[in-house]
Amino acid sequence: MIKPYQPSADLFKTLAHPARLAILSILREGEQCVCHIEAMLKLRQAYISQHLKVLKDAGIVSDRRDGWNMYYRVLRPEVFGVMDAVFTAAGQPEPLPHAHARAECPCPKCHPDPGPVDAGQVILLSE
Amino acid sequence: MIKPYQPSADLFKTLAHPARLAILSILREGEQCVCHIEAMLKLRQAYISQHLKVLKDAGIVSDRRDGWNMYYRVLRPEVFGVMDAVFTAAGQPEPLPHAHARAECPCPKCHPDPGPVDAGQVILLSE
DNA sequence: CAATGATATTCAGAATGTCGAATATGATTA
DNA sequence: TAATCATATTCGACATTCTGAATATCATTG
Repeated sequence: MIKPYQPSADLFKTLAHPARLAILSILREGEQCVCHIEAMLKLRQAYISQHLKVLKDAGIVSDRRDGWNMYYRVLRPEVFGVMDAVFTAAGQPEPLPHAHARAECPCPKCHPDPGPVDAGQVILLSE
Repeated sequence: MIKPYQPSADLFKTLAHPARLAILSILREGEQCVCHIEAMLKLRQAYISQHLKVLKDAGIVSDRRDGWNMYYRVLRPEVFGVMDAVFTAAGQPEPLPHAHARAECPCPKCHPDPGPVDAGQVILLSE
C-alpha cells in the first residue's frame, strides 16, 4: 500500500526546492526577519515571501510580527534531521557555512549603515 | 546563495512520491524483481516501471537482468537515512512493517501457486 | 489620516509531474 | 522463428509548480 507514505512524500515535496532549503538553513540559527533572509540570499522579497508561505502552510515554520518586521522561526526542528540526512546522501556533508551571525550579517535593513568599521572598534550589540 | 542546495533539492524531489517511497521501502530488504513489487503494492506494472525509471535516472537504484526478470537494488543506502529522518519528522516512526520475507510474499508470479500449505510442512527455499 | 517601510497576495505563462492506455522491447522456450 | 513472459517506453490529458510582475495589506510614524 502506498497511502501511508503520503505524509512523508508531502514533506519531501515541501523541502524539494533549493530556495526553501536555503531559507531553512538560515532559520537554523534562530528566528530571523524576512529582510535578513532577503539580504542573505539576494533574492527578491516577494519570491522569498512565497516560499515562506509554502513552509508555513506545511506547518514547518511560524511567523511573528514585531513592529515593522515579521520574524520567522522553525516549528519542527526535526526537519533539520531530514536536511542533514539529505546533505550526506547528496555528498554535501556540511550544510554550507553561513558567513555570519547577526553581527556579520550584511543586511542593509537590519543594520542601518553605521559607516566603515575601524580596526579595534568595539561594537555593542543589543540582545 | 541557492545553487549549492540544488543537488539536495533534486534528491528530495525524487523521493517526493509515495509510490517511490513504498518501492524503496521494499528494496530495503534487498534486491527484488519488478513482479514482486507489483504484487506487494498492487499497482500496475507499467506504473511501477515508470517510477523505477525515475529512481534509476536519479542514480538511486540499479537494475540487473536474470533470465525473464529484472532485479532492482538500491545503489545509495544513504537514502534510507533520509527516509528514516522523514518518517520521524512526519510522525511515522516505523517505516511500516512489510508483511513478508520472500517466503511470505504473496506474489503470484514469484511463487507459482504451490497449493495450500499444510501445518508443519517444511518449505525449502532456493537461495 | 497620509506617507512610508516591511511583507503578502494575486495573476499568468511556462515548465514539469502524474498516471492511464496502448504499445514496444528483449530474453526465453517450443 | 514464432509464441510467450517480464518489463519498458510512448503518448496524451490533466494537475501542479515555478517564477516574475504588479499590486495589496498592515503596522508605524509624522
